[in-house]
This record gives sequence, C-alpha cells and structure tokens, in this order.
Amino acid sequence: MNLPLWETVLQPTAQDTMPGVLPRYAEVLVNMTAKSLQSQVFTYQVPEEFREVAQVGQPVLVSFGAQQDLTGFIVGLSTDYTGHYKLKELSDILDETPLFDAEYYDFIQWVADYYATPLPQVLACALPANLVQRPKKLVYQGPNFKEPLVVARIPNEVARKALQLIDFLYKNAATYEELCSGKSAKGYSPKYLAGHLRMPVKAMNQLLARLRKLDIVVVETELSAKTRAKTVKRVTLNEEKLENAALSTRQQEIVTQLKDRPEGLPLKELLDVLGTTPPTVKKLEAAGVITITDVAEHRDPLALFQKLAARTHFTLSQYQQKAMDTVVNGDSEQPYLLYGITGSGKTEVYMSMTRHALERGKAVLMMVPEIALTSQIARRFINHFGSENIALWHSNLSDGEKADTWQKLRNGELKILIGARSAIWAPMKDLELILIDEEHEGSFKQDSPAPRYNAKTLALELARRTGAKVVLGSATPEISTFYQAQRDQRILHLPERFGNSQLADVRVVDMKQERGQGHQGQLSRSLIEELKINLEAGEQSIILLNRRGFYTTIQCTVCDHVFQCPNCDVAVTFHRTRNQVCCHYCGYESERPAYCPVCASMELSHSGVGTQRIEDEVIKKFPEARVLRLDSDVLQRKNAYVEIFETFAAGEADILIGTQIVAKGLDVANVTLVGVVSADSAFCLPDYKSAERGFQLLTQVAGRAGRGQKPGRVIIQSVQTQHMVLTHSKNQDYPNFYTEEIVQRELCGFPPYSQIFRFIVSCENEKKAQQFIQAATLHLREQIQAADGELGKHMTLMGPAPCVLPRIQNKFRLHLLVKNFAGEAGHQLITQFYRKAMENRLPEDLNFILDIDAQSLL
DNA sequence: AGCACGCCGACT
DNA sequence: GTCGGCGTGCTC
Repeated sequence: MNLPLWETVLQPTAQDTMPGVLPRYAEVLVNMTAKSLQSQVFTYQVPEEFREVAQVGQPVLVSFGAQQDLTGFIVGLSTDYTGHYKLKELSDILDETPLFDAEYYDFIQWVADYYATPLPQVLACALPANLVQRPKKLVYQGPNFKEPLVVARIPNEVARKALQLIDFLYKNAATYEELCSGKSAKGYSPKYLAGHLRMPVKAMNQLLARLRKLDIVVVETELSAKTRAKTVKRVTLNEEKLENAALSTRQQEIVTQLKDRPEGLPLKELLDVLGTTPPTVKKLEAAGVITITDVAEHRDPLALFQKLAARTHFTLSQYQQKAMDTVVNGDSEQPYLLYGITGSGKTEVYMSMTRHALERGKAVLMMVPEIALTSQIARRFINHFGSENIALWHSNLSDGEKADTWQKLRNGELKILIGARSAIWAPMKDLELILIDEEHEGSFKQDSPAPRYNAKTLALELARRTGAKVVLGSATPEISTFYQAQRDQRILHLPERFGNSQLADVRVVDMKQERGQGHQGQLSRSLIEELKINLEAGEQSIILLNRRGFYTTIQCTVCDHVFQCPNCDVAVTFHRTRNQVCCHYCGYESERPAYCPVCASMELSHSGVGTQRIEDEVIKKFPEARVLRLDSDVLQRKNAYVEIFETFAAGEADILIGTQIVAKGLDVANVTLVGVVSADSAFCLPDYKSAERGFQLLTQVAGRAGRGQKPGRVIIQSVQTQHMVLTHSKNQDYPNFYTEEIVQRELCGFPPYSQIFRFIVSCENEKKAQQFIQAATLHLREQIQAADGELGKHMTLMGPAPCVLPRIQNKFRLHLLVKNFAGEAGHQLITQFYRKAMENRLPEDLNFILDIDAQSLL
C-alpha cells in the first residue's frame, strides 16, 4: 500500500508526514526585516543529516537573499515540492526540541490575522524571549587589514570615518589570524561601532560593506548563548573500577566520601567537604574510578511557597455547588460568567473545578490580572493542590525557569498553570478549563507593542479550538461580558458573602463642603476620625489614592502656571525625596524649578496629591502608626508587591497607602476601614469606559473592608457626590449600575454594541502626523464606500482628532476611531486596510498603530 | 529591509 | 575605461 505516500505527495504542505517517510522540504517562517514579506513562509530543502530530526516548531538558521544566518521556525514539513524555485538548504537546526506544534502555529496565525500583526511578531510575543538563540554580527580585522594599498582605495568622503574605524579595530579587535585560530577573539557589533564613532547605524553598515569587499574587515555571525535547563555536576563512584586502582591519599578521601552514596554527590559539595580542587577530582574521573555527569537541577519557581504545602479542605455552599455543576455538565460553546460579590467564594469554585479537571488527567489555566495577585491565588491553590503540580508564569521568571516550564507544559508534566496575561501563550496539553479571575481588569489587554491582544479574546478562541471551557469571574464584570452572559444565560450567580460577613458600610464625604467649612488637607475629618478608631482598636486600614491624571504637580501660586514636561503635554510629578520633578510618560527628570517661567514668581506650591503626601499627612496626625506605602516608586524593587502584601497581611502595619493596586485581591480579615481619596479622578476621564472603571475600582476597594467577622467601613471622598458611579458603588449595586450604563452604551454605539478600532499616528513633526492621518482617513472612507453591500452604513468613523494626551515623549499624537457594527466584514476591511498601509514605507519617524478592541481612548 | 543589477554621468 | 550615483526588483 503506497496510498499514504501518494497522499502526502498531493499535499506538499501537510504538517504530519507519514511515519517512516522522511521529510525533504521544510516550510520556514523566516525572521525577516522586510515588512512586505514578514508573514510569508518559504520552502527550504532539508539536508540529509537533518531529515530524521526535523520537526515543526524547531528554530532554524537559513540564508535568505544575500542575507546569511537569519533565524526562523519550521512551520511545516513535506516530502515533495511542486514549485519552481531553486530551493536553498536549511543551514542549521538550532534546537532539536520543538517549541510548538502545528496546532499551536495555527492558533498563532489566527492571532496574527485578528490583530493585523506580522506572524513573526506574534510568535516573538508568544514564545519566551531567549528561548531561541539570536544571531549577532561581530566585526573583526580582515586578511587585508594591514595592506596600505587597499586602504588607499577608500573614497575620500568616507575615508576619515574609515580610518577612525580601522584605528579602533587595530587597537581593540582581534586580528584575522587570532580569529582563525579558533580561540575566543574580541569582535564588535556594528551598532556598538556606530555609537562609538558617532555615526548612524545605517552609515556604519555601508562602510562595513565597503571594507568587507576589500577584505579589510570580516563580519562573523555568532549565536547568543543557549538557554539551557540549569544543570549541576554530580559525581558517582564506579565500584568495579576501584579494585585495581592505586589511589593517593586525597583520592582515597574522595572515594570514601562517595562509597555509601549510590546516587553520588554534587561536585560542589564534594569540593567543599574535602577542601580540594576540581583538577584532583578530574584526575580520578580520567582514571575511570568516578564519573561526573550533568544532571538537570530541579528549578522550582515555587520554592518560595514550599513550606506552605499543607492541604486545605472546604465544603461548597449550595450556590457554589450549583455554579460548579453547571460548568461541569455544560458545554464549551460560550464562556460562563461567575458573578459574585467580593468575598462570595469564587476561589473555592475555581479550585473545585480545577480538582474535577485534574481527576480526569486534564490541565487547567488560571489567569489573574497581575503578578501581585498571582501570589495570593497561587498560595491558595498550592495549599490545596501541592506545589509540585503547579507552575507560575510571569515576567519575573528567569529565562531558564521559563524554558523548563515551557517544555514541561508541552509534555503535559504540569497540569495547572497560574499566570498573568502572557500565560495565554503557554503550550498547555489536554487543556480543559481556562479560569479568568477578575475578568474586568484592563491588564488582560496588552497596550504595546503589537500584537495588542486581549488575553480574554485569545482564551475564547483557544477554547473554541480545544473544546476547553472558559469561566470568567468577577464581582463587577466588564459591561460587555455581562451583556453577553445575560444574553446567553450563562451567569453563575453567587449572591451570598462567604461566611455571611456583612457588606461594608459606605459613606461619601463631600470635599467641597469640607473645604467650605475651612478644613484643609487631603484627609477629611470623618476619615481621620475613623482612622483613629481603627488604630485604637488595633484594626487595619487602607487608604487608596487614585492616581491616574492626579499627580503631585508644581503650580505657581501667582499666575497658576502648572509645570509641564518639555516633551509631553502633561504636568510633571514632584518627588520630594529626590527634590526632583519627573514625567511619568517619558521619564524626563529635572531639579525642582526655583521660580515660575511665566511670571518669575518664586511662590510655588505642590498641588494635587501623591501617595507620599498622604503618607506625610497620616504620619503627622498619627505619629505612632505603622504605615506602609505601595506605589509605582516602591514597586521598582523586585518582589516589592509580595513583601508589602505579606507584611500587611501579617498584621505588621496599621495603615496601607497606595494606588489602584491596593484595591485588588488583598484579603485581610483585620482590615475594617478603607478610605478613598480623590474618587472623582476614577470616573471623570474622557473615555467611554471611565464610568465602568470608576465603579469597578470603588466597588473592589469597598470589598477590601470587613472580610472577617468584624463589619467594615468605607469612606469615599469626592467633589461630585451626586455622580451615578458614586451612588451605585455606595450601595455596591452592580445590577443597577449595569442597567444605567448599558443604556448609555447603546445610545452612543459603544461596546458591546460595536467593536472599537483605534488608529494612532504619532510623530515629532505635528504637520506630518496631521497630513498622514488625514490621508489615511480619506483612504479608509473610500474603501468602506467601495465595499459591497451596506458596509458603509455599519461603520462609523470618528475623527481624526488629537488624542486626549496629545503629546507623549515629544511626539504629537492623533487618532481616528472606528465603530464597527458590521462584525467580521468590518473587521476584515479594517485589518486589510492596515496591512496594506504597513507594507508601504511609512514617512520617516512616524508611527502608525492600529489598536483593535481598544480599551483606553486616551 | 538589504542587496544586486543596471543604466547613466564624472573622473584618474 | 572605471567608479559610484541611485532607481528597480527580488529574496524560498
């Protein structure tokens, strides 16, 4: 029977060749710089020696055009080729262990399509960095380096730079002979050389090309170091070789150490114990008496939690059980929404579902909004399931840890993965359940760079492909999520607070009134009073400062001038500890100005509020209180999140002051008071989601109070006490907030009634940016009108207009919004339009971004 | 995006 | 003659 073979021949791109039939051709996605070719796949011949090992998902080295040593991935294998190209051969397979399979690649293709992003860019986003070796070009002295006649042939205009370069290489770089000798030789990257000689990289590359032709320099590609599973050297004894060996005293000592240890000893330990040196041990190895092997060190990202691995037990309430049963017996067509107020026990439902999946050998992906929360949820999962079954996935993982975890997930050795947004790319085997906790959080959407993906969108697509079920959990679901879950009747409601603890008592304080009655400062009298009560009772308090758009600015008291960043049109933030002002968008830093540039007055004041300022005020009022601060300054430190949360949770502080992050996930029974300073900035941004975000923030933070037996109090300080966000979050009333907000959305045609596309143009030259976006808008209008049917009636263009933040990092920003009511047809039109635009060369220094399903319109 | 190829004008 | 400018077109 040769039918299977014949079939393969007919399908040259078949991913799976028949067993026993070796592939001769490989489809390679080349890591290309050429924009118009980036998503294209090219066929290469597989050299004889690679045919047995070649597999989809392996990183490879190829040459393309005149360029050598480009990296790429095998994305398909076949036994036949029907095209008419003279095929090149694969230069090398960089790693025989594949990083993904054909199904995974198909998913990547879907993402690339949906977000109009080149395939290699999506792949680069999906695969952990440094898992693949990167080629690096290094410049050395060439064979003709010291030939004066050859140097004389360099044209005048570049001769000066050429001589500088030659001088530098003469003093620093390895000679051609040294390079050929094979020993480690010093070379320099073109980028470094360009920087050193103060010239553009492009010019340097041109110069190098010229010098290369004359053999004055050579450029070699070198591969970055391989990320390997970390290994330790282990020494074991070969008993049988021992008998006829003559041993010195030192050698005898080594043998004695190893005698009763069939599993051997780590080399390092052996050296430490005996105070000997590696050569001594090596000599014994040469004699065959002992063996030294590289053993994979068990790299455990959960080592931190090991000590906690005592299993917990719990029983589900009737509502929790019902939610669990519905999902277990339900289908995977649409996501489920696990909707329950804070403290209603969603985590127990997640854990029961996870256990159900594990019992049947299936895998579970648990997504959380931020790393800080990872530790909290992870802890409860580890307590319950034991650390050996769980992997964590977040950006603080080292390359080696990522490489290990990646392969273990691919092999199905790990069944539970907990991680933030990027965990959606993990190559999970036998995936049955995707849990997305706090699904309303904005951090599931990547802002930049492309692909600007939403992990929730990807989760739904992944579920569609694998048959996995998706459960979205929140007390304050995204408006669009609730809308759809209600329509599909997929809401799992947990109406009770767990352990029947009471909802917090929420009070709104009118700060205008406070000021009117002559009370100064950021903390209202009620809040100060309540803080005092809590301190005396030994209970803990949280103060939330909603920072967005509400920084500590420096303002002139005479002319009201607010100090701005010279690059971005936003106010600079004042940092007292460093006596500096800095811009949170571009990182601009400068000494605190001494006088106003407009009126020369020296009467400057700090207006606005920063966490530091609140901290000062609190310390002044309560000098004996133990205060912790959690904001972006503090978070620069690695593990700062975890440390501060743990300190607070352990009761080692009385008051925690922080930005949005304190509103999330913190589950401390002894917290009975939450104060919100400047609540208004949470819902007064020019953005269609601002009410939703404001409500979510205030409700979540209110949920932090009174999680134990003691009742909680919440004080919200505001100047717009009648705002609907405040009235609903005061009552922690999501249903009524939803009802009011969804009407607005329909009225204005915002999601869920439309899909938002946002084009952003940014350029240092304002006029250039304006011209470009106007031309693009015109173009898009034409295309929509030219499309068949009534597409034009179902797509609304808004703008172009300057962004709410019109200048960031010295670049002017304009955007064009498109509301798409036409579903997939509209999506395709937009993505095709954008793809075509990106194939052409953009004006220099101009960025053209498409944000699909944009969340923020600032 | 590079890079070769090719067709022109300005030099040793 | 030869070198180098830059416009075009191709890269498995």
